[in-house]
Amino acid sequence: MELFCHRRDLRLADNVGLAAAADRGEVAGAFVFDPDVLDHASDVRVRRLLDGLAALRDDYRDRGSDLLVARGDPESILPDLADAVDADRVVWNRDYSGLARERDAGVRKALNDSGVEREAHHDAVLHEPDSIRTNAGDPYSVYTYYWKKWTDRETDSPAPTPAAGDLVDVGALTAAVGDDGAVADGGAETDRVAVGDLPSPADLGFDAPDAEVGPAGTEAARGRLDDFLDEPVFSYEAERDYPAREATSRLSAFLKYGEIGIRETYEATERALAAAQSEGDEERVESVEEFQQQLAWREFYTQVLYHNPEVVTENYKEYEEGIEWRDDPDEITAWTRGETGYPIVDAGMRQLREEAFMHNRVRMIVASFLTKDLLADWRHGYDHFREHLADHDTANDNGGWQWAASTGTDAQPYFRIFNPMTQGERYDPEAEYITEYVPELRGLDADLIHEWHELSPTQRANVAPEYPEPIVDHSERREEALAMYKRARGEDPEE
DNA sequence: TGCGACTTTTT
DNA sequence: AAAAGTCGC
Repeated sequence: MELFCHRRDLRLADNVGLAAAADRGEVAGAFVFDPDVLDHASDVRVRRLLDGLAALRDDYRDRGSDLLVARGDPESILPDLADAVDADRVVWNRDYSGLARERDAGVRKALNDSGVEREAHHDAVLHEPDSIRTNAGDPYSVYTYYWKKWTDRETDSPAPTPAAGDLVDVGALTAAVGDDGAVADGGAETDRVAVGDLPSPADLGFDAPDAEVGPAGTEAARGRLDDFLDEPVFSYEAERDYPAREATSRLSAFLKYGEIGIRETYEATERALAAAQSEGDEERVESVEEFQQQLAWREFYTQVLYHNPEVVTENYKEYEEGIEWRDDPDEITAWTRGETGYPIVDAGMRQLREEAFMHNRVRMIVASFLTKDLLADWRHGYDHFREHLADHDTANDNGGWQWAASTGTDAQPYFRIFNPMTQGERYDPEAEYITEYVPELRGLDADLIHEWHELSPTQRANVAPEYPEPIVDHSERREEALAMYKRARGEDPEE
């Protein structure tokens, strides 16, 4: 008997570690609520996690088994849990962030001390962080070269889904865990295990989020993938930047929680690619490749974080003199509330609060606005996204923020500053996205909305009295941002 | 080692 | 058209 520990892989299908364990004999699936991980969680992500776990548990139940739900420090609880269910090996899939690697090293040692075998698998990405390197043997810091190697490499097929007979029967799990849920033999007082019983957010010290977090679980993920690959993917390149068109995959949260496997996902895109190629339609082919590039970006940033765990808090690219952020607390608050007086920015920030999601193009716009119009440290934005995004992923969000702030690997140059009005006009010309999230502007002509910054205060008060005045002047702030970065580079801003 | 190339732009 | 700089071959 083996114990499989789910972490960011809340699925039975295409799960490399689980399949390996099932191939050897019976497996029991478990999830541990680690207090150290919960310390970094948020209302939104706890809700989303619990939804994913409920779906996973139901998938186990459909096969006559159940999910073991433990609470406590994995280092103390996993050896005891392995003992309680009589497992001789604990198996999991690798997680590549710094915190996760520290945790896993501790768990490895604890299991070793208890004489329990352990095994970690390569599952979360198609190509592991160490496996794609420059010809000189270094990790890549430029995406395009990374992509070339990533896309040329052979990929694994999806891992087989365990059959009902591979999973430990629910009756045996209940018998092993016992009535009180306390783990036997010297575990910490607070360590508890239940069979299929999930805690509520309140049990874990969290509130119900204000946002709707969206569907969870493998079935929902597969439905989403099928819908996307049925047609939208073939016009992805032309459509993806228009937030009102909802032309993106919306797979991010499913991938973050591992409710669908990357091999299964990629294989499905390969089928779409082959279909487009056989039609000989270049635009459709390029669109599928464009989407595959997004999967490669996910792995690019995974390997950036793996090789540079300090980027979570530090600039990847340090400026000689350091950046002196303006960090005005009132301006940052206006940004988080979606009250900047820049319609596309406010729409994005409000979508985030309402849906725990933001369209990718708009993420770039609000990130550029925070760093280069408000001159606020990207860490403020990263922290806010981490609290409110259901799909928050350390590697991707950190990579995105450092890209926007011109401090990252392959970041945009510091002088590349988005114009929030131009962006709104170009990517939401009819202001459909804007008015969906900014009710104060409903009923106005799109032209008027895109000219908001140019109207006089009197005009603004007349047409939309409830909507804020622009809190900054973009042209002025653009010059200030250029000067800020030049000083950080040790240059004279006057030149 | 010289050089082509570099996610998402702006004025 | 120009705003830099440097990565990777």
